[in-house]
Amino acid sequence: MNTAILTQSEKLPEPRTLAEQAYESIKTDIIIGRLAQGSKIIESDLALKYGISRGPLREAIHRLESIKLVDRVRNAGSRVIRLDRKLMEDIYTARESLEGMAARLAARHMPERDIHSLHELLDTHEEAIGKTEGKAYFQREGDIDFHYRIALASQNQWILENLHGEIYQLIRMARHQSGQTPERPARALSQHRLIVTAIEQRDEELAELLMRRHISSAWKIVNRILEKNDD
Amino acid sequence: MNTAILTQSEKLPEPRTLAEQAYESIKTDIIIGRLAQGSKIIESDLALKYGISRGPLREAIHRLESIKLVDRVRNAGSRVIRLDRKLMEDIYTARESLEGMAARLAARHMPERDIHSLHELLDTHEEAIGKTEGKAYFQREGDIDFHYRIALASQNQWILENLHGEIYQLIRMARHQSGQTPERPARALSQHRLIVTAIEQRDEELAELLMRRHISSAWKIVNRILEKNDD
DNA sequence: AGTAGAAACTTTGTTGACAATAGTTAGCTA
DNA sequence: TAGCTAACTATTGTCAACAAAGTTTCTACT
Repeated sequence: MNTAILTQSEKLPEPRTLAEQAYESIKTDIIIGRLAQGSKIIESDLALKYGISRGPLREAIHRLESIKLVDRVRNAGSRVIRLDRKLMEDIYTARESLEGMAARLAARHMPERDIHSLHELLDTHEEAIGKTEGKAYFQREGDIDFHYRIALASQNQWILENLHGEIYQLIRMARHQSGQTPERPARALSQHRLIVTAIEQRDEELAELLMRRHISSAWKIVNRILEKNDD
Repeated sequence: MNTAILTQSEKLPEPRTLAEQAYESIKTDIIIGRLAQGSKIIESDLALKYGISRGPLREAIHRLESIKLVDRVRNAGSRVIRLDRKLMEDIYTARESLEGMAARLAARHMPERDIHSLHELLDTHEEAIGKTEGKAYFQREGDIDFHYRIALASQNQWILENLHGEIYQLIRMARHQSGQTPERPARALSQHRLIVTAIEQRDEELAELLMRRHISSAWKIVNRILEKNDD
């Protein structure tokens, strides 16, 4: 499978310092569940594991804390965050608000050619759904990629950073762990199409409204899965 | 002047570690402008100044970076952020979105007695405006206190943390530095009243709409001041 | 004089040792 | 045995020295 789409949203300036490398590694471990939710993070253990000293590792953990993937208590250590329903609800609510605004701004600012390329992305998704519905890629990273492009097009740095750097990470983590594919791909796709159309027509109001509905309905599905897991 | 209102929004669990203390000190210095915008932050200098070693001071700077009060470049050091118009516009736009949502949630969740106490807070503000219009306190911290209570009432942890811990700090910094009192207190107060009324009537839609308008109009005023300063 | 390159200096990144605090176990007393 | 206290252990917080990277200054060559 072509990974061009995936790498597009992962364009990092290549980690150099040990702290950055450790940060990326631990982040991945948390997201895919190699480090279990709620498990204690012991600095010296991890430092040993990565073959670095506690200094940079500490920095990595602090950064993870600021992304809210880790909870820290003074003098008592840090734990991997726990994705309970309240947390996910808060995240999805914040996301609805911010991405709604992002869609509005995208309708205002997005250049024609980026809109075109967004259509093409959705074409790719459509194709993929028709062909190999088992490959969950497009229902996961593909979906995030779409939303990431909207956030980019908002040209609002604060919104972009908070969605990309914080909220999407938590949603990824939730997808990797509790349920699997939270949305019917075909349904999500058609909602995506509608949003792009609104952006194309520069209808800010509609773009925001549709995006909020889209995320709200995604939350309802996720919520149902989480309720089931609560038993 | 009674500082009860101020301290209410500053209820911190008392900094204990050196890193936390340094974090608070530097944060204050940045917000009130003792550390100039864009000025370079040299770890060893600050460590000396506070009489601590570079370890905890480094942690403080990292935390300031995560709050976006400081910009850091790998191997090249960190600088105090620069409040240009684009940054402020992004912040206010994000704030409009998040606080609009917070007002909606407050209309859904806020207990009656908290609404009552919010009315009382506004009474205090009204009084203060009538008496000593020169005392800018209520136009600054008092305003933030109102917005903080709405964020609290949303019962959404993510929104609360991002408003309180990040956005309000930047707005405070802007108020302390560029212009002075960005809003006519009487006008702001009447808008605040309307918002509380909407919350009281559990009108989520209206509460969100009014809050968004309120912040949008605040931005217009701030923007005008910033434009003037740009010359 | 102007510029490339090297040396000296400044600043950040990393480390291992030590200090302080929280958590745990063991022993003592009622 | 229950409950308290005191030692002990595990873990985080702090420090000072060293390594690596970036920046500036000076010199040599054209």
